[in-house]
Amino acid sequence: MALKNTQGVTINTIAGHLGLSSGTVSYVLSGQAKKRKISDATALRVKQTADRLGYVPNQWARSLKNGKTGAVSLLFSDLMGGWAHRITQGITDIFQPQGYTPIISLYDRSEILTAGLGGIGKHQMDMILQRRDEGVLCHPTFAARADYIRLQRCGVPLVFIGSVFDDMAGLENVSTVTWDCKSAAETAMQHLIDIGKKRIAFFGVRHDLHSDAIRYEAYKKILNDSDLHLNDNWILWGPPYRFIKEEVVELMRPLFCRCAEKPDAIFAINDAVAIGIMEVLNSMGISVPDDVAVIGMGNLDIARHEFINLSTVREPIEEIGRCAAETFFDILSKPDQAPFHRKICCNELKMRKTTSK
Amino acid sequence: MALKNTQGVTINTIAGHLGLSSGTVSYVLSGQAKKRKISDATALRVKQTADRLGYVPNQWARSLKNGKTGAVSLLFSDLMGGWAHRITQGITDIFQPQGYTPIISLYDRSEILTAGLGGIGKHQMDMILQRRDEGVLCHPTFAARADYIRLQRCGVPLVFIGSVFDDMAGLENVSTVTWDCKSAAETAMQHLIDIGKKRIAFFGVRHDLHSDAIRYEAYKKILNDSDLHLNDNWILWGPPYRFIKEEVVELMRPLFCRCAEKPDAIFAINDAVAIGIMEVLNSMGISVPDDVAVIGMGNLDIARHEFINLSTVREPIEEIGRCAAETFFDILSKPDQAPFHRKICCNELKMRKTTSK
DNA sequence: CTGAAAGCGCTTACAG
DNA sequence: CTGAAAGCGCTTACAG
Repeated sequence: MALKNTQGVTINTIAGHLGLSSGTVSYVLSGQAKKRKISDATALRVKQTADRLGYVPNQWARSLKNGKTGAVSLLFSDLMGGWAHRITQGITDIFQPQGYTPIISLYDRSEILTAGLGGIGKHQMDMILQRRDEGVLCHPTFAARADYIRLQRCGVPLVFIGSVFDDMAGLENVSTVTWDCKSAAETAMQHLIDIGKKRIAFFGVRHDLHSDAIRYEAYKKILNDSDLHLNDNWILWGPPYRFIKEEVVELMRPLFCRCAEKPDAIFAINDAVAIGIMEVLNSMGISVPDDVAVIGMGNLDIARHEFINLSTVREPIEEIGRCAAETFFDILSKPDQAPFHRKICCNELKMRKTTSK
Repeated sequence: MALKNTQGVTINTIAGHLGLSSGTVSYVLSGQAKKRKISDATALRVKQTADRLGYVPNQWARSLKNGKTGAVSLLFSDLMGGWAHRITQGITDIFQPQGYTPIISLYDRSEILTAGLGGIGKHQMDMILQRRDEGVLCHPTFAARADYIRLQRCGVPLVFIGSVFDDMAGLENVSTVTWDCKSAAETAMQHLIDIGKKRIAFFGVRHDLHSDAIRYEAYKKILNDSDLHLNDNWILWGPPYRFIKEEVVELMRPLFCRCAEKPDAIFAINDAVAIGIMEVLNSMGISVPDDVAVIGMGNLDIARHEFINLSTVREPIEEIGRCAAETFFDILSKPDQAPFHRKICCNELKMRKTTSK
């Protein structure tokens, strides 16, 4: 039974109408008429009939012969905050002219927090394999580690976008495209110093991603370069993947208690954390930027919002998306040179209200 | 050439290994062993070999025979604000157990604002038809009108999610799942009245969507029911699909000029508009809620944010997503009863700071 | 209990 | 210039 959405018009329908063989029709419709020396008259008749009957090629029948589907999976944990959107735009810029289609999916929701070392993407991975997607571009999540390993073992080109695990054991063939955030983190820190801050706290969250460590190192380096004291009490690591206000209040309270030497600035590991912190500070009656300055990293859409107005450094999200797409094509065309590891530098400081005087 | 990601293992590979016919293997692997009275021993051998060789069925080869792909397109204008995310979650809840896969895509970016009556989805529509997606669930955008008509003409089941056009001419077969926002809008308005507001302004944006009119009617109705004066100067319609602050400042200025009778509350057509207005008010030095209360509609993720704290009514997004998925299945199973028009009621008021005393 | 065969819609060497 | 045919990986009546 033909699929309804083309009213059952196939290459054979057209051939039948015109008394031609299906091969001829196929050549014309796939733009090989010239190459095959098919007469212009025939080619024209084929095209007109195809148009008139509303013929649409069946991509899957095509891919069955070709051995390529033109589909590439994008896997995200969530679509919020604009990150996925902008990555997708970057990827689409590169994919569309090449005839490739990104297929966006989400990790299985229920298991995101509970799954231990593996399997939150089990269902998605099955679909990816069954669909014969030609590759997977994703923001890595530790809970899906086992799934990435499985994909890699199946020979599916894999590109990690935006970050990489601290521990990439078993994932040696994965290509990566990341924000070179070392100098960005240093820029953010330096900005705090430049505006005269001397007691800078660090607030991080451990995602088991390499960027956690890089940003923390940048924090220490700039303090050191500026001959500032590294106060262990000012280094806080909050719970990953969820920001429970009460917990964070407990973490922060000692920093701002009457007796303590209070920080005059906080360097947050990313914008989401920075904004969470600002909420907590607000509820503690501590004023930003008067009592304490706050800077984040990423320049999420929400950071620029007038009621947030968070100083930050820009993550080059579209550029990362574009580079990830190009990297995917490089894996296809130069498999012997894979994996590729690309870093995109950007330390564009966005000075906003949370670090103004 | 077999696709790399299954190392070329097909049903024939397995059959060859075991000296069976491919038919037998197919029956076992598609769970029809019992039905076909295939011996348990054979079935077991087939399954074990399939496992050992890492066999993964090729969905497209399957769908070529079946005439169904199990793929359904979700089309969004953007992935921001959490709306697409939550709709997708609702849809996935229903699709996953049925073996259906949502394929998320975005309308072509560049043309969103420029395209007139048609075609911003041209490329996506081509892909949808070529992929033989079994249906399309989308938030309607006026600029893609011509594309919807084309899909409908091709017989692709179409479900509009969240809203419908004022003018559905040519789209009579499209099913719709919307928020029954009439009583929600009335609830929002009534809340303003209940907290003692008497001079309520309306701020809308025309998307050519039916919900624009419904909310405006609710505004007028509640004013009328409360014997409040309808002041034409207090009814503002901003530019659609972009919120240019300077333009909105110009629109709002007369409302709050020295001489005018100033409104004491603003009913905004949705949360995004409400937040835009709050920014403008802020830059005009007008305080919310002290000078003027503001209420929105939708309960976007950002509305609940401590620094926004926008009063609003909740749009039942997940429920709408689930219902849209169910509606799609209803179209498949009861085509004679289509189109379906379903409304989901929710007037859960979220009282927050922008309407507090 | 299992096999041989046709066919889904397309592509592409191979003939003529 | 065009046709006949094999084959991509799978499913499923039809035989036996």
